[in-house]
Amino acid sequence: MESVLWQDQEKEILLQTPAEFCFEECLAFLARSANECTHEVRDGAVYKALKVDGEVVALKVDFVQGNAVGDAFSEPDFTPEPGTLRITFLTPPPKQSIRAATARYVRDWFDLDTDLRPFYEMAHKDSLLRPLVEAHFGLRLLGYPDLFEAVTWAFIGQQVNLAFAYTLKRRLVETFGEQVQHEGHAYWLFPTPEALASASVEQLTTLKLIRQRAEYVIGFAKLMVEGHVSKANLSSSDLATMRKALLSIRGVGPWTAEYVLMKCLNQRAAFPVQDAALQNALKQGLGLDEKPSQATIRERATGWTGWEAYATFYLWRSLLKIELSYEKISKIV
DNA sequence: ATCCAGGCTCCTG
DNA sequence: CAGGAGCATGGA
Repeated sequence: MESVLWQDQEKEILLQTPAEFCFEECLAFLARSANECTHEVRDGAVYKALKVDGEVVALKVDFVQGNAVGDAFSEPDFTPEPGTLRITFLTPPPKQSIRAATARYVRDWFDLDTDLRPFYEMAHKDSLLRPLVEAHFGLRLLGYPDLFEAVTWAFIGQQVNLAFAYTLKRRLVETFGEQVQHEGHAYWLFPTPEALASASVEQLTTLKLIRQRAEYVIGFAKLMVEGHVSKANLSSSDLATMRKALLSIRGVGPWTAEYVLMKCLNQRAAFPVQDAALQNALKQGLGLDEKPSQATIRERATGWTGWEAYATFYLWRSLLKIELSYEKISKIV
């Protein structure tokens, strides 16, 4: 039986969420940096501007308890605890194709299409992951559906602390991005490849990107503008193929490739074992004196097969000092 | 002040 | 092919 998974009402789009979904957990992750400039968490919602198929839209995304999708007079035909993610257009409602693309973006952003039950079953038997999935049940792998943003953000984050990376991103966005105004709030769009393809290395080093990484950003922007690289032609059924294609891009090494695979290309088996934060989370979680080697990490992760990206994401979450202000319902399959 | 941060390329031996 | 220098800034 086909259930109604989304509903388009011009100004609003309603997306059915799976049972393994907690909007507050997702919001807490999205609110992890006060210096974030490409979305804003406020009053129990997240606000964001984005460009889909060349059209700029500004959105509010919040959560509605219960099943708001489908015919109000019929019984909900799916999960025991249905919920609905509500997209509200702040800008004038765009045409249907843009609305559909927006819905697609939000589904990817919140990773609504992954069934987390196998992950939770696995994690529940793992001494390291169990407390994390219990504490953050319903947290989804928040991604960057836009390839240019995902790759550029990874470049910016290479070998600098996250706080500084956010500062660099803000400078880049405020220099090369577009801004949308709505009711006294300003929403920034991440720069397009076109905007950065024509930038100079000097413009970016002025923002304190080091020369080498400025070249990576501009080079990748040009690859996209010239049509040599796109999310579509990078996507393939084979993880190894995608990995190889990413690694052929200048500036993309093992860490960046895995990062983009997990945050943009929906690869649940991507595993950035080179990642300093993952290593620190494991050091802390396992009570080690030193950061574990990559070999040690892979050994510890043998049970995570197919879910390495989610395990990594929950381990990253364990490092964030974010408290949720509500009573959490922790329920594991 | 010192260490290190959600690394990568390029050059040695 | 493994190992290491260089990049270069800022948070803690």
